[in-house]
Amino acid sequence: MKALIEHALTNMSLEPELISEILDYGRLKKVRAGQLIIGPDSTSKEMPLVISGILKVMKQDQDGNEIFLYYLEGGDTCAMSIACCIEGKLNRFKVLAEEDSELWMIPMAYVDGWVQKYNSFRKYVFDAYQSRFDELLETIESISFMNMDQRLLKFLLDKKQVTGSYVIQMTHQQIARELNSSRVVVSRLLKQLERQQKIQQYRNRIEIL
DNA sequence: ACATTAAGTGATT
DNA sequence: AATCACTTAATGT
Repeated sequence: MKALIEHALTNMSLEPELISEILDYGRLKKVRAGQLIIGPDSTSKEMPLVISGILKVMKQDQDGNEIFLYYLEGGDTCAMSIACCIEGKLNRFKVLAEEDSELWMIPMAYVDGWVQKYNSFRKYVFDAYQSRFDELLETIESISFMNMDQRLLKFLLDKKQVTGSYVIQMTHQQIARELNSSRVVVSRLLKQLERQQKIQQYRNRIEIL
């Protein structure tokens, strides 16, 4: 198992010395699809590093509405958790396992030191911030400037991209919830997409063509 | 066969 | 684009 993680870390071009520290002080956490990793009142003092699988990061408001922010894939880390823990602030985000995933949990206590000690780690953290920021911009853009039909198509394509599968196992209701829309609207738009030969619909299942 | 849940549709705002 | 009210289709027991 450790060998597998070591391999993953090497691919991230981190110093060998740092890699052995990460391996020594971290711990493996396996989560199943749908499992909550970081909740609204999470006090976890660990920084998650995604080895395999996909995590979904969301922001939720007072009424329990959720806004999708971005996905985390293998090699990614939750930039927010670093900021929150270093500043000792509470995490107001929600992280959910989109698929069965393996995480390498690193105690926050080490992170601060590593940022100073290792160039590669500092770069890794900054890069993580940069790409999260870019992805955030993209979702903000889609929410504010795109029509529902465009957003829906983007949602489907993103899903395909991130899962590597043309098959999406979701009900219209679930999709509507994710897009903060209603089931009826999603059904109608999906029907359009089907007529345009862009997708094929089945019960609880959509295939992208 | 019946109940339940998912998806389709027209009308209205 | 959202909501309502209703229909139709698929699926589980």
